[in-house]
Amino acid sequence: MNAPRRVRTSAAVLPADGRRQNLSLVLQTLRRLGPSSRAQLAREVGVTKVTMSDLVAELISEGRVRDAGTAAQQGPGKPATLVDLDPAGLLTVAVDLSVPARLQAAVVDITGEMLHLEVREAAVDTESGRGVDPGVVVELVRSVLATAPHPVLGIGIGTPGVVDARGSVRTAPNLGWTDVALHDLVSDATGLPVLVTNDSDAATQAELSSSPGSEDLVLVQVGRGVGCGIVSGGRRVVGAHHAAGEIGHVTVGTDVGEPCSCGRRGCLETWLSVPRLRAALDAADPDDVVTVGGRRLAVALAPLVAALDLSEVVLAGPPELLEPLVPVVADGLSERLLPSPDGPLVVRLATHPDDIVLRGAAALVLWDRLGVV
Amino acid sequence: MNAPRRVRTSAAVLPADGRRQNLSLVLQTLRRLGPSSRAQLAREVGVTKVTMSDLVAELISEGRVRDAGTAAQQGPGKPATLVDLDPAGLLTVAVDLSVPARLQAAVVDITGEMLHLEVREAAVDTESGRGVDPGVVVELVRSVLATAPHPVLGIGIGTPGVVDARGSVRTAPNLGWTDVALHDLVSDATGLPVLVTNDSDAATQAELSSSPGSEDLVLVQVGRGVGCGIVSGGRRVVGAHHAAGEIGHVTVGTDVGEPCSCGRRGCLETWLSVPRLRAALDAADPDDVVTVGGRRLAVALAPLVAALDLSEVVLAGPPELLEPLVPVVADGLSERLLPSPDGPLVVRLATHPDDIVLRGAAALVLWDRLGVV
DNA sequence: AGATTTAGTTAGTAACCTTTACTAACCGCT
DNA sequence: AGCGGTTAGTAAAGGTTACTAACTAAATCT
Repeated sequence: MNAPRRVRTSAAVLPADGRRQNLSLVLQTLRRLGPSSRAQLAREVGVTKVTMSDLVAELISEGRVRDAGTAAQQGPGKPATLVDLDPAGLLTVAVDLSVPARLQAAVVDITGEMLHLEVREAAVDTESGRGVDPGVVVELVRSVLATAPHPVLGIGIGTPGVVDARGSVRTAPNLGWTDVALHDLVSDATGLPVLVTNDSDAATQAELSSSPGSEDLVLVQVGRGVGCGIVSGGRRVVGAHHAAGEIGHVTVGTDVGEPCSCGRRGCLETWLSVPRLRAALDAADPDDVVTVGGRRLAVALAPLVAALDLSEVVLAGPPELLEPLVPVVADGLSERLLPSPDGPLVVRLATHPDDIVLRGAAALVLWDRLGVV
Repeated sequence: MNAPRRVRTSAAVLPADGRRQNLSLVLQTLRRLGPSSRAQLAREVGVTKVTMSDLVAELISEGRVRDAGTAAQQGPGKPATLVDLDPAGLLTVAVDLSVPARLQAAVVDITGEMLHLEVREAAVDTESGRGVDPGVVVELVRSVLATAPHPVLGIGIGTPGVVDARGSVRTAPNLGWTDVALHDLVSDATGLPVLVTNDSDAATQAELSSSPGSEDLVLVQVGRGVGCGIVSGGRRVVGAHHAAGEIGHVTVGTDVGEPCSCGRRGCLETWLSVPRLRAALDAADPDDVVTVGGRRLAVALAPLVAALDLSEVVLAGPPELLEPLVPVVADGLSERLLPSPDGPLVVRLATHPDDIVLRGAAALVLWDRLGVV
């Protein structure tokens, strides 16, 4: 993702690159199947038993995989000696900056378990005052890192705003940041690989990791504003300027709409946002706001779903606010799209919406460092 | 693409796979740089001179690359012996079914040169009568194939309608086809690799091949209806059901719109299509139709451009009809999107709109068989 | 008990790329 | 001329990777 990566569009493939890919495949397969024998892994990945023994031996020596006892007997033949992922060797630090007043970081293992979570509640004056001190993020990371029982693979950070290829935050109004070299700050402070991503993208990665069947989906994150992450063909879309998913300020509809903070009218965010939904919930009749917001979202998503032939639309955010939105968006989309012949479009809420950015940030590190999706 | 391909989501990478990838890289680099020395190729691809000599030798023995004389001297050192792509060993047959009344096929070489073009003008009664006989396509391919001066790599076919993973045309109303196993028909008749693709997708591949700088673009093909092809991160988007790009029947806008042949109202096709534009051109005041159609296209594209962070919108179709559309679409998009900080969105016509599907179908074969983009 | 089946290891081989060392061919300078 | 320096290309040897063939180990089936 960010810093230590090849810039070349295409590079020669050496046998060692193939080896790394195969090691990744073993880890992925173990995650999918759980404790497995070398022979089973060999069949699954498509190499011979000999090669698999060698691959597994390398992973064991690196501490990524460990012995997992003997399999219960079931049929003839020598009983299998199982191996499994070693959570101790697959730790990451994940950071969630998506709520500036409540910065979070955690040590996460390969199973998604949070070994240690820390929160910095900061009185951020987001409206007028100055923003969040990046030093707080560095301190938070250091503090969490100190609690890790084993070396970590890297640090994943999900932040609001646009993140460039070098891991700098171009603009993040909510944090009050402009051109903050977050990658370099954290990397220099820790000496570890650091991956900085947009928070919606991190959430998308989390969703992708937790439901590996879906390869074409959009995750819409509703918060202060609206952002989205897109997966097409199993890959996250990054975009020409690393700004994919920025749909909050797209004009939606052909009527005029209300004025937006960006200076134009009819942006998606003027119809749909957490503050707006929450205000409606307090008021007498929330249905109207939900219906209007949901339908506008459907209007914006329809061309996207059709053009990319997506199979899932996932909504992430406060579940109590988004839950009533689901049927509205589903209806709105089905009215605006030709029905798909191979199964209907699924509209649903995200699977663990509370720590979705944290889990996504952790998943990003695994994906970058080990190729594990 | 179609038939002879791995189904597995992920498979082990053998050293031989790396070799194939490297051979592809050599061909791609030759296409990018023109005649080159082995040493230059080695530096470019990132392997040693020794390996490059070996790779080139293999390509020469396969007839894909040929000796290209000696380089003009420029500086000290032994003058380079150049090698270049051998057009004779890189022939494909491309077929364009996008205009049912005018089926085309050609032998195309790596440079895009059409060595032999044949056309079947058929009086197709698209409205009521029965559709095009798939046998005509087979005969056309056979006829063109017979003129190829050397063995061809494969046959690429661009067809209207939705094409599934096995190369069958699910539905193509314009051709009067439902579930036509085009891949198998042509493959059985010729014994060659066959790639069947949607015509918009083929056109997109052509655009991608002719301007390799653009990695995030949408190509909108305006014909009888409207379709599009999307490239994200340098890859064509195929979609969950191989139906990406089908935007013709997305409802656009929040007003009602005119009834569409699909039974709903306000589809993009009701505002924008070649028949509609042509009729307007004949009438007194074409501006209105162009403006309305262009603006509607911008309404539909805006969420797509924002969400995917595209850098280019390319229009393909009759240039005289689409040329006035370009500024309308550009204006409509800039009104509806936040301006991109890294250079503006480019809206333009496709580079060779007449034989774009043919060139794309040829490019698809090269891409599939040799990995050459 | 012996055949069969499955897991895993050992030994040898083929493919791939690299490093090192070489020859060939050219320039520029004395 | 002749020599040093530079670049292109080839040859030989070595390391890595994954394969096949053949083995041992340990269970079930007959």
